[in-house]
Amino acid sequence: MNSRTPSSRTRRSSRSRSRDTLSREERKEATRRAIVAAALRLLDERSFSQLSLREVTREAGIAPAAFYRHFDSMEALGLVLIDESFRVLRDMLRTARAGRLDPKRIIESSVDILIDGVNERREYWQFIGRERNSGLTVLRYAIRTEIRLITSELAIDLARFPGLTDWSSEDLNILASLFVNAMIVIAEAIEDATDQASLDEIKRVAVKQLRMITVGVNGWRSKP
Amino acid sequence: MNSRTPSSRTRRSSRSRSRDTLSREERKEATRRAIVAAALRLLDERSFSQLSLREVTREAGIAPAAFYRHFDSMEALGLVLIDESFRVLRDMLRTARAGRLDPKRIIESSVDILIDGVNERREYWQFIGRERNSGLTVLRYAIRTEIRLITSELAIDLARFPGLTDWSSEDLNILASLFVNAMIVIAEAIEDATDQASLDEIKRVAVKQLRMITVGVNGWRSKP
DNA sequence: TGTACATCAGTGAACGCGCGTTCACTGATGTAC
DNA sequence: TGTACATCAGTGAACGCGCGTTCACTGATGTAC
Repeated sequence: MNSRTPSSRTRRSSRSRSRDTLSREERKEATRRAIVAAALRLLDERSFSQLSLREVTREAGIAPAAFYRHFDSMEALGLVLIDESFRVLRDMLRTARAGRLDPKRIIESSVDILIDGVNERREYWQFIGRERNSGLTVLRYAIRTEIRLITSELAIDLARFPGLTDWSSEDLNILASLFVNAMIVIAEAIEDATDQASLDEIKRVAVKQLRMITVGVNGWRSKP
Repeated sequence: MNSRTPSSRTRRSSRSRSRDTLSREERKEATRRAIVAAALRLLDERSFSQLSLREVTREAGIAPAAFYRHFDSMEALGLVLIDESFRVLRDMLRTARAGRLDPKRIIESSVDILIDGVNERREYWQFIGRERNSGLTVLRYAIRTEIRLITSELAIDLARFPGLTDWSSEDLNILASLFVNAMIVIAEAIEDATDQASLDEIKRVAVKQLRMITVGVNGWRSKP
């Protein structure tokens, strides 16, 4: 398999392509992305189960039958959307962890990052929020699995926090899911927010709720 | 309007009805209830937007056209379902408040009541949980309004609790929504629970989470 | 009580529509020599 | 480089299906006298 080895022929053809055309493979990938993007655009106002294959192909600018060159079924497209959404979401969380936060303002900073992150990639959050409970069983389970994963990652992170080092792993998981649930609820609330004022209100409430939880945590004695 | 005044005629006819027939009005009401019950039955495995008018009438045992004698559209049926679901839910909460709980075991008791309540009327909780985020916009807003109502009722209740009497109403509302959110998450978790063991697990986690929150509340100083 | 008429919940056929899926096809891209 | 053939992403027509909605109807129930 030396298909990557450059030859005078492939080099020339790829040069001419870079001007006006793309390889067959590249065109296919572009269409695939167009389908995913079209679906995400339509999901702004509909839930996934309300989306028809024909609508998606219409929005993507291709014939209905072309869909099957890329996905076996709408369900398969849904799973790809979940995968992509959680990749974006995990990216956001990783960034949030990388930037070392001032421990004194850790809640404010976290809420800021969460709200900005949700705002920047609303489509993905909206999709996940909607499909988490309703719609197709397969999608629901895929989402819950991803959320469980994120929760246990957070639990591992929390274990290193001063004051939590002696907590049992079960208690850490319970605390983590308390935070993750709060995050989900906050993200859901942001969906409906149309102006800056309501966003600020959501932020204020979120900070207070998380503070109430953490104050509780300080008083909590975990029995390992 | 003395249609209720008994006459020898109506008395006789109603006596004969009680044996084998019902009045036209009673029959109509029975059909209406059959439609609502059929929808609720089908919603066990589908979300409302995946439900078709014809499916509902088929399940209810009537012709599709008969649906329109009772509801203008599926959306109207959806709103009736929300109304009924929240009536059931409010009943449950009222019962929970009426029985004075041992303050020492208030969280355990509340969680017990919640879990039993959700289990007894799974259909309603499932429906509300599914439609809360996805599906038809009209239903979503109706549900959020109801939840906001329940939250502020809880806030009023909380105001009377020792230790919370001097809290600002904003803080009480934030605390109330923390509890309501936890309730929703617990109810969602119960949906997936199939056996007693997983129910017990959910109960344990729920009790711990609510305890963490209340421990936090004890340390919280509300600034009015 | 008996009769004649009104009401109206439920019927069943019909409609046009958008759907998912299939299929043989086209024509541009890729490959072998 | 040029030619002959293979590949395959995308097409467009066709299909059968279940849908929501309409309509004139039926026949049991209700009402007036």
